Amino acid sequence: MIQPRPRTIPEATVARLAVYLRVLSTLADGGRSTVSSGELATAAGVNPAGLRKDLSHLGPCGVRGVGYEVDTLRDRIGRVLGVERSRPCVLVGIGNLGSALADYAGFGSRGFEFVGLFDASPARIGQRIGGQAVRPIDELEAVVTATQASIGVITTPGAVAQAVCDRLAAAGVRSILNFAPVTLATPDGVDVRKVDLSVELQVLAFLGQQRLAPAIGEPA
Amino acid sequence: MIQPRPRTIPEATVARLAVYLRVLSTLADGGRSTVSSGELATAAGVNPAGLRKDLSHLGPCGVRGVGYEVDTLRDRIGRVLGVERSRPCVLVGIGNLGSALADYAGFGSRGFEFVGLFDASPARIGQRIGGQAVRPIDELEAVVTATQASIGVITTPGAVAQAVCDRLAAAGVRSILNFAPVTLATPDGVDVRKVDLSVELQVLAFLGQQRLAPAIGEPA
DNA sequence: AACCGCTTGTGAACGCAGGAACAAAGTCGC
DNA sequence: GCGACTTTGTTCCTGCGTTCACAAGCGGTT
Repeated sequence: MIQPRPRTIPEATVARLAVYLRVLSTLADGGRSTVSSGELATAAGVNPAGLRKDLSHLGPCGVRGVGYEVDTLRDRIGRVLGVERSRPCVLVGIGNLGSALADYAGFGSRGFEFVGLFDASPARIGQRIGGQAVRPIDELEAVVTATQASIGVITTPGAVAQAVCDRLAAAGVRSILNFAPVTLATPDGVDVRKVDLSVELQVLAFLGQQRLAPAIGEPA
Repeated sequence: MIQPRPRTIPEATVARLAVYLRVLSTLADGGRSTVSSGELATAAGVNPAGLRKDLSHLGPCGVRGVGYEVDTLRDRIGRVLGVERSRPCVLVGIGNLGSALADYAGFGSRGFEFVGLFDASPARIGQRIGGQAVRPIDELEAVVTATQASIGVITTPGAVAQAVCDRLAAAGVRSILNFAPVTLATPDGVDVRKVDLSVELQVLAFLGQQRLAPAIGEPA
């Protein structure tokens, strides 16, 4: 009757839950039945206290003095993240990166299924990738409607990414993963996550050069 | 004489500076000479005040009442991020994703150059990608030493990622970009950034399902 | 030359995530 | 059956990042 579990789980926690889920799967494959928060935290690269706090969002799911049951915890996290049901995704832009993603087996095992691969180039249409044929971009709306795809992945050149994004949003896609090097504008109710590989490299480069700087800048 | 500029720029700010840099390049190509913080912020998808605070880490570089000079600001950010000098990178794991990255032209224009592509599979060795031949993994240490590569990119299967990471760190690589779905352990002084595509999708999926939940969970 | 509008740069408050410390609770040994 | 140990779940606190709001400064105009 009571609803003590707040509906809102911080986004940072959700991201870590996905990591825990993967570690737990590895442990389960290894035959482990229980884990302590300390061990899980080490494997996931986080602080033990933070891990327990993350897990507390799911309600009590450990045994004091023992730890967490691997199978139970894995199922619980999986249920919260919604891994049990397969989610249809569409992928637009079948270049090198798009092909790699379409062919990546890791998505299927985590509940994501590509139900449509689209490209504008006639040269790529009909090509088979990951057991699926590339379709012309014109069929995008029809496929989204027919499959009720809720997630769209954009791996097009930056110049057309916004146009693709607009079409996806208009067709009913509400979550977009953007690999194109542009910032997308979307209507309310549509989530965008951006993966920018150049930015990642530049941050790394800056941190690397900054690591040497203090020795020079601080003569005292 | 004074050193009012603190050497430490927040990591979140560095990531946004890279985004601003790209927007500024686009504006410069379009012939624009000045921009206001509001316009830049809109294009970058951030808050105008936050953008100004980010830029304040570089010292005063705008003109009140007018805005920022596009070329000047672009050069300034580029200098802080260290874009002017090319940075040698090595890439380990030439599968679909690795091939896509090796072939991506966007890196070269931003100061990153792959000086070595490595794989363990004999079938891939010698294959030419992006004008470069794939080398056997045994040559990793020699190439890192010879080229002074400071950045390593890991696109191997998860099972061997830690071993590759150890070898990179031992060879002197101090910045690692990890695409493998595992959490890497590294010695102090080595930075790791992780890009986990499955986690991104799972966060999107969770946000999407959470968007519908409140309407059900709150009957009042 | 003085005024006015516009934009930057900065100071302060708010909210959130992360980390450390502590109490509750369950198990193992005697 | 009882005590001590281990580990969870929670609470407090500190620090960072973000946002709002205002004063300072520059250009254009009269």
